[in-house]
Amino acid sequence: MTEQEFLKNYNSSDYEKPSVAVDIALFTIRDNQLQVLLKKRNTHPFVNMLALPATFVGMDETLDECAQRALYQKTGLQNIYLEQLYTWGEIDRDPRMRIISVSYYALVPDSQIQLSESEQEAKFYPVDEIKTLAFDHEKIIAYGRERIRNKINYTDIAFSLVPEEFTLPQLQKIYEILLNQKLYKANFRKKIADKIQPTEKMLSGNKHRPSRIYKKK
Amino acid sequence: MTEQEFLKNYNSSDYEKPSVAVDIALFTIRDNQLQVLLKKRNTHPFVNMLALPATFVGMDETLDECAQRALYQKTGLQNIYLEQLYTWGEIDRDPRMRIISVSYYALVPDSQIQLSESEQEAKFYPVDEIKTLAFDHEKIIAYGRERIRNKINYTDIAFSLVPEEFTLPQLQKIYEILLNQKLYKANFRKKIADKIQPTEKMLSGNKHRPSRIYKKK
DNA sequence: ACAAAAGTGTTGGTGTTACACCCATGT
DNA sequence: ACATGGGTGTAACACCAACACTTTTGT
Repeated sequence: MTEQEFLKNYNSSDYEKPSVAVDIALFTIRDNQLQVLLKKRNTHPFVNMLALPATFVGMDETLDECAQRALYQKTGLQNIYLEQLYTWGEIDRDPRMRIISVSYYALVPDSQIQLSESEQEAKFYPVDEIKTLAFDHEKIIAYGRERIRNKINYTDIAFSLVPEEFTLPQLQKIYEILLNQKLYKANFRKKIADKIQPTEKMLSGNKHRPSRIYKKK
Repeated sequence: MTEQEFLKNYNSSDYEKPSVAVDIALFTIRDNQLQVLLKKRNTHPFVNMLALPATFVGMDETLDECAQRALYQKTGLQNIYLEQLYTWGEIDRDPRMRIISVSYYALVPDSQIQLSESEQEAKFYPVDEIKTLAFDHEKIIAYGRERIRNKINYTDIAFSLVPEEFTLPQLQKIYEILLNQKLYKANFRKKIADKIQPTEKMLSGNKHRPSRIYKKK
């Protein structure tokens, strides 16, 4: 049998298949808290509970494309850097049927996000105030948080939570929230010194010394 | 509509679904080389080419269970620590149909492996001598190698490539192969000093000073 | 003048890199 | 005796935690 013949006779529907979905954990920092995008479900299962934005994987899109589409449809955001987190395959994740979920996460600066205020839309919720979520979405968020906490130390991901121009106290606050600990000012500055570029601008208006505005190098 | 009614009417076969498979990259060190388990394919597509052990995900098993099963069926190995690597979702990964692959990797000491020598069986091949593999399996191996290279520095995974009792020169060799660089003997020993336990045994027989045998702490 | 936060310098400790040297074995 | 690789000590350097101090603003 040639490969052509083989492929012609192959019928993939001979086997029962799980469904495949993508779940998105979109994080931001707002009001000095780590927040994550959630949407109230309007269908069963878990009606009226909060859940991560999600969608089934289409036959004509890669996983990355699917993640981008899900995010765009839920928020209008485009060209966000999404990174794959983990793939969840517990059998009873979803009471409807077997669904395997490929999770992604992303970080976006608060300032960049313009969500409509309607009840139907997805909204940000502080991760520390989240109670019960639909499916295993709490686990996904915890896993994403963990990943961020690790990556912040050897990558530049913290910068993706900050606008193009920022002050060092602002940036330090981001680190402190993600790491969940206070940092020494002087040490923090030494550590990120080679990643930033000073501008001529200063941010004043507070009743103390103005802080210099920086850009990412 | 109640949740019960909803679930009863829900028919998951209304949508076309991708297939889901698990690919296993099982690494060992043999003949002072990093080697990976491969099996010659005896069906289309990619007949007669080498590929990672793989299997489709059954409806009644989790991804982790599926990975354990695939490894057991191919090698007889059981209770190996398998870690999820990445999930691959390119559309044309497989010419038959859309297959999403969840990849896993594991490390096993050479001494622990007893594979039958038949042509049908999976065998180890040095990763540096691998040419073309079926599907995107070269990418998976490269990704696994990268993960190992990172994890070796902040975890104990290197110990899973070594038998229960080992000498420090043996262990150092493992590190050097995984990291692909020569290490200073004295520095290496300081780094792992808190992870090992000396025994009373020595390994002699070579024409130089015998080396002490250690166990993992 | 003072409060408040921005911004910088210094110190001690810890870990890493590189090298030099000693030790025990088989031939 | 000597070659070979096992095993240890140390100095130089880089890195990091902790703290003290100076600077610039608004009131």
